[in-house]
Amino acid sequence: MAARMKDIAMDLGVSLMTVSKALRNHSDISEETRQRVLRRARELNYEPNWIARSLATRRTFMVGVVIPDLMHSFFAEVAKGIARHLDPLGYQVVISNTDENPAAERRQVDLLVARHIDGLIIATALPSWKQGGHAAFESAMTPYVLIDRLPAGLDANYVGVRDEELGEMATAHLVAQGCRRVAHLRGPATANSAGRLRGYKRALAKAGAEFRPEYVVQAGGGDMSGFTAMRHLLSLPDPPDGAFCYNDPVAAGAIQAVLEHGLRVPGDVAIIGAGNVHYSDQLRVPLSTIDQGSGQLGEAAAELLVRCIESKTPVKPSHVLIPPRLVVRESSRRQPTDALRT
Amino acid sequence: MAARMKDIAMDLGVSLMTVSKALRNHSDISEETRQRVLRRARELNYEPNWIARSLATRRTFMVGVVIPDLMHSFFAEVAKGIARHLDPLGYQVVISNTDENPAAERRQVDLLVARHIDGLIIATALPSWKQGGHAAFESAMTPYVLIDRLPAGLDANYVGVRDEELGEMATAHLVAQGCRRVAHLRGPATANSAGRLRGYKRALAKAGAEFRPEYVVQAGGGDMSGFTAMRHLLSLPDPPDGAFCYNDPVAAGAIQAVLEHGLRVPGDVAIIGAGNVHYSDQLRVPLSTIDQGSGQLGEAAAELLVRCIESKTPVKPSHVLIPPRLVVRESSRRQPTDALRT
DNA sequence: CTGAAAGCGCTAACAG
DNA sequence: CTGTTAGCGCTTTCAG
Repeated sequence: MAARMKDIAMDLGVSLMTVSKALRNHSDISEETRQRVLRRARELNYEPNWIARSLATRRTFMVGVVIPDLMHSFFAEVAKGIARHLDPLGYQVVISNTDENPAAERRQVDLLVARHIDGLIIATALPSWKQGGHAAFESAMTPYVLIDRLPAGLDANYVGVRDEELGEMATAHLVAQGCRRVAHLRGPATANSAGRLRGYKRALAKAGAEFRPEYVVQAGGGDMSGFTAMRHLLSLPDPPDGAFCYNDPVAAGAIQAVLEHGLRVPGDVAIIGAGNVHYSDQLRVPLSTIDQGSGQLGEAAAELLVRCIESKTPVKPSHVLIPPRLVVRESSRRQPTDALRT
Repeated sequence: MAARMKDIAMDLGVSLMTVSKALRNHSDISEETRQRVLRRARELNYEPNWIARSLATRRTFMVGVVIPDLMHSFFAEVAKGIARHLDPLGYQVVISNTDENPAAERRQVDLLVARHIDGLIIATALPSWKQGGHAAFESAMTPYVLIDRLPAGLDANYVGVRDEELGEMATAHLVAQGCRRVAHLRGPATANSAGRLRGYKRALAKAGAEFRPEYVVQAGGGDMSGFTAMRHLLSLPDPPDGAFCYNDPVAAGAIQAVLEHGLRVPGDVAIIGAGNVHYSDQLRVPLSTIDQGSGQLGEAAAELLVRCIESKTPVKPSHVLIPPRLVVRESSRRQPTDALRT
């Protein structure tokens, strides 16, 4: 069986406490005793029992991460960013998938709280936080940070993307590439999607271009939604010559639709997505996109959470917004000279 | 603060034990008492403290999953498969990334063992298991299952892919499509890669085709390795007209190289990958591939692990191999009629 | 059917 | 510098 402090103590003829302190480099232990303890611990291959330690200290050094979908590379990157920050600090990251299911999210959160994780990072699938929220950790006073999605009217720690800026950046880029009729394949009815739409409108306004409602179509859903949406746009009497897509998968579908329609990308329709998923440069037409700084976002969330965990007094909620970054590839490049190439 | 059993007991004027038993549906509690306890627990929003329970029972209901890279969609899918099986059984899945780094893997495993997880699923980054292995859980008797990679000469629970069958299936498909000079962009020096290579050779032999050493080139490395490898093949005096690539990213690079060379896929060079990563159908040329059944693999591994955990007596190591599945898309389709379309 | 006693392995607080 | 006394919240005997 695994060695316990007790074993070391008995072997050395000292008290359990001496061992406990020596192992944790407590100051009030003589150097000699410490060495003896350390040596014996090594010999016995001693590893502290985290369960017991947690019970006594009320700290688990575990952080829960609740996300809608690990397969979505955005969340996978965020998760990696979180781990990158937390690992060196000695925290274990426990990831839970919810598959965008509010009930599953509730269950996962309850479980994590029952396990007494020190903090929680959540990309929530709950449309609204008000009716219910997560009673579990509200009452357990578990610190938490929301990421990516901020339910309306909730005052909480939040780390996200500057969606409006993102939308404006993407749209402005298309305009700068010479597009005169820029469409928008918008996402689902979320704050993020709304922000991007606002950015789109603002860019049009700034460019003195007309906003046409028929150029904004829904595409947030399944894998084919980008394809379908773009096909619809192409059937308009006056089809667009550029499209800002809610995310990269939608953009990929849109490209497919354009090509199948017998048109060229970017020649006839320039396209830009968002997310910079890692395969974007291997698509039929390498995809221009807006990088959301996912890894950075994860790190920022982790940092904020640790601040909350380690501060004795409750920290007042703060928002961190990661700036988007334009990544120009072939799908939008009409002008020979252009910005960053990646 | 969170409610404890003690609180419920005092409120109801019964003993702590009565509460404990009632909550766990122990048989020897009167129905009436049970109901009273259950009701009070609900009122107080009681959640059992898993830390305390674990300390007492020596069971954590946590399972560690150690993988080289969450961003690799293969492992993300495997992880989801694992969670899908374990979740309903009440186990928490704790995922750790190692970034293919043996030292990191050792650290993560030690940490997980110190947390007394009930079992471990590992896709190891250790080239050989013999010199060191993972002392931590060997001595802690923690049951474990290896996935995807089986270090040579190790007798352990293992769930993986039938690599040789995979290689043969891919190669045979290309031959069936009329390719006469099939190359192989092989992976790194691992057992998986070797198995696929063997399958490749076997398929050639069965087809009565000549094996040409110059047609096998290394490509397991970075993102560009498929591209580079294929460019090299195209520069041969007698370039191939088909290529079985170690995995989908390599295949994507290979396609790019062929196209940039001014040739067509599959017209001049037919290409097939392996892994069926979820964006394979959105590449420049939709990619034929061999599906490795990643989700299924994860579930199988979880199932096997649970068997080990829950059996009192040590289970003797067993191997489970998931059968590969051909997925034909455009990159290899030369014959009008063909097998499965996905 | 109910409960008292003992302990899981560790740590905080205080005495010596 | 070292050790003692009390738990952390729950479960496992074993008596009533």
